[in-house]
Amino acid sequence: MQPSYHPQKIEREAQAHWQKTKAALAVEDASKPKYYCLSMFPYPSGKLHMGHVRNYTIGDVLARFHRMQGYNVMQPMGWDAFGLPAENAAMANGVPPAKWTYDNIAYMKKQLQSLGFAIDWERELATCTPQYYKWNQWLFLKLLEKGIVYKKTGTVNWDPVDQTVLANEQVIDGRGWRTGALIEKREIPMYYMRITQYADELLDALDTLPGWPERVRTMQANWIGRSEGVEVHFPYAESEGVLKVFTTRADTLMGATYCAVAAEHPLATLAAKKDWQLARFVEECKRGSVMEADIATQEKKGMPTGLHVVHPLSGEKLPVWVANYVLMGYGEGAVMAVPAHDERDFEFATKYELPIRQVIKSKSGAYESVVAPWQAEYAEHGVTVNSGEFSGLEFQQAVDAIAAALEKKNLGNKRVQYRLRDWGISRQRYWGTPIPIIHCESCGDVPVPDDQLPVVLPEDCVPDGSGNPLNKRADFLDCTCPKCGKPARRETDTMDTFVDSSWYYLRYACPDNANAMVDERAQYWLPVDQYIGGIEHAILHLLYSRFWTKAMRDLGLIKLDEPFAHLLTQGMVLNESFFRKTEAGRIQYFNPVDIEIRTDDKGNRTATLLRSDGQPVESGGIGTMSKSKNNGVDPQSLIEEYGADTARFFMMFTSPPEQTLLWSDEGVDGASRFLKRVWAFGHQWHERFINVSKQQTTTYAFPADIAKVEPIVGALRREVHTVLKQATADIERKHFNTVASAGMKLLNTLQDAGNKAGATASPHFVQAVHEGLGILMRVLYPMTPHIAHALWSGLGYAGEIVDAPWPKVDESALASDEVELVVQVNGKLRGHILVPKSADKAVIEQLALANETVLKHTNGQPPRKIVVVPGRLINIVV
RNA sequence: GCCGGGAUGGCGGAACUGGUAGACGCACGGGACUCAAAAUCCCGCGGCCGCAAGGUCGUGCGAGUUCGAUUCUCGCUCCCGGCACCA
Repeated sequence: MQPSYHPQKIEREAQAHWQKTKAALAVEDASKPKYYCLSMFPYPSGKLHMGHVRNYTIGDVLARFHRMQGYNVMQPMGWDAFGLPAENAAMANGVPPAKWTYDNIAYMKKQLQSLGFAIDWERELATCTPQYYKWNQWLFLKLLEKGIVYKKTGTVNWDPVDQTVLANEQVIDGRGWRTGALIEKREIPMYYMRITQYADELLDALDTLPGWPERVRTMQANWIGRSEGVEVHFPYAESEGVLKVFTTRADTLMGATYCAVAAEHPLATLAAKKDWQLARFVEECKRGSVMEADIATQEKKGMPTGLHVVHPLSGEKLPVWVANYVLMGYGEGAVMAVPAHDERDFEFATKYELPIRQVIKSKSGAYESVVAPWQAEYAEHGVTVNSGEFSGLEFQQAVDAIAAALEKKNLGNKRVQYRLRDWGISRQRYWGTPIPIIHCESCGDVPVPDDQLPVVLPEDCVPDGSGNPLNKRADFLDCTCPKCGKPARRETDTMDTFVDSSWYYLRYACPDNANAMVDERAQYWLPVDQYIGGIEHAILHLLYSRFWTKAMRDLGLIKLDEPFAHLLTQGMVLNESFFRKTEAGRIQYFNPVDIEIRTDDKGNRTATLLRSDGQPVESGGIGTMSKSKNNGVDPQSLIEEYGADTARFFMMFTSPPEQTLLWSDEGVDGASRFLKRVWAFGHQWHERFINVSKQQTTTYAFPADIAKVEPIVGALRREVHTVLKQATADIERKHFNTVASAGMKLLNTLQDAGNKAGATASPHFVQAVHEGLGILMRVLYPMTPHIAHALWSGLGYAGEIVDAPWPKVDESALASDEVELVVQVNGKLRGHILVPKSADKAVIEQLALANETVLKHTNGQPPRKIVVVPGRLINIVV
């Protein structure tokens, strides 16, 4: 054993050893419980960032820990390799997205390997390979046959200068990011997945996922947004037909004073034909953003259409307005407006001087009549008033009565509405899975036959920002119609990359199967037992994956209702940013590695200076690591300087996995210092362990009365096993930061005991240290596998640490016949008393009341009440 | 705007089911070693009052429930994630 810690050397050796012994290879084995541990696969953006390091370290800790517990573990890795950044890089550098992507994958794979993750690389996949996306295409066609995939028009951002569709991300303040041109909305035909058909199951099955965080389940439930209400039909006053609206507040129907439709609603289009001012307004509405956040925060604007509808129950004529706050994508694209009991309607009615009619009386007496300004109580359920025959009813009674009346007149009915919309998967972009459709002049849209799959994406295109380069590729476009054999043209739209990530976890079970999307091995490995990824995926990716699983199940491909049994959503990695304002008024950011922070003698910050010129910089606060703020820390330099174990240990120690993690150079130093101490301690005891048998790695024989005969041994073992007990509970509930501190406590304990025992250490004491160090190494192993591996074999413990079981707590080492109780007077801590473990309540009370400080604080008053919490505290109330 | 989450010393965080607030680490201060520095080791370290013993305040803000609240309830403030074409 080397006397000092050389992480680069021991990590290289450990990794080479594990590669040679195929330590991470996962093989189906029915004799053991399986554990499928999956981290969200990375987008190959160029190099790893700290978020990746954190994500995959969490996954690796769980994978290694479960192996220690006897599970047959599979931890795979792959690449979410299609997507927009590759096209952006192509535009910037002229490199084809394929080459850029494959180069990035090669580099990032090396980085992942240098971190020592126990990944079964034989299962590696990349979504941009024809072997993978063939099955996107195949399933797309199966779902098209079943009617789950269908075609309709959808709205996209159109850049009129580049003549191209832009992603939301590429629209900045309503303008194209490259051209600066005002963006228009455009309606184009697209393929959709009928996820709404599964809305009820996706919602109900959330209850079958106790392993998911409550907040994610709540977010998904709200996203699906099932609401029960009434569809109301308002007949057109000036023509045939009805305006359909959906409402959850049918009890307020008699208070409706106008209706409002979205700018895209047919009624708006119709009215705009006769009114140029309205036409201009409708155009203006269509110009705005397609993003919900923008629509919800923009100023509410509207214009009357001049058209009217008839109130289905009162027969009153109500005006129809076009309003920019009505969404075409939700419900019917039209709403009935009840200004007295809906905040948005109230605001709108006040602005445009539309009538406000109160039809609900406050039940709590919070208000008498609805008057400006708006009060939250106006929207609460209450008793109906001013509603003719429907007056005097409670909420549910009113809804029932009004729904029945509407149904009788054939002008409405109760129904369920979802907020969830169908999933549009067409993208007018190059670097994605080609949609396997052929357009034929005589046969229309023809699916590509199975035996012609995959439709291969040419890999040498270089997008230039003006439309999809596939449209310029005759060798891709030109084909023959599979039905009639005449010349035809291929579809050039590609699929949303969420399609790729909706089923990759199934493919890891059988990545080598060229003849089927999934096979029986998926049945063995699935569901994923533990899924780990960013909270930012709480809705879209996870919901699409759940939907996809159910769709595949219904095609008979798998027997699986839910893909992910347990979910851990890890927090983001943050860092402080530093900047200066240049003379031109621009903000220039400096990387934190180039900043010197000065502090006073209390540790408070006094100055932040740029090292190169010694001049001050300002703090831009704490935020996610990003290119724009230049506050990223490169994992590569960290690994090279400190080693993988330090990087991993720092990540686990600094924050609990679900919380944000604040980067700290000093924290990294601390982690490194700890590992050096671990190594030094191992080396220090190396010689003395020679006489301890290898058999004793897991079973140690101590005399039953060791604590009495050798108190120092008893005390050491009590400490070690107390910490182990805590560490075991913590790793099980995934509190890795306290598992890391348990490791530190173990080392402190062993070191203190060693210092006390000195050179006179007895054989039992050496054995207790041997036991404690073996426990320490196994507690650390999931987090810092390399140093644990090297010490384990270096110190002569039996076998390899990859095969070692998680240590067991020796309850007999914890035994003690006295407990310390906290004594409180009136809830305030006043002292501690030592009582025999067997002491009953009366004895404890007596001991406490006789306590000197208690007497002082009770001032001789008799206790009014005494609360005793066994094993914890006693509270005397006077 | 809507949905979800968070806030504890100078800093990251700990406190399992309402029971000793601040484990563990970082930073900082003092000391040892050294010609010196680094590294390492030892001690201290929430605020205020006090030589000390001890007292007192203290978990974003304001209320409430309780013998007892970081933990439960209600009302706020600020920060973060998502909002359907970033992944």
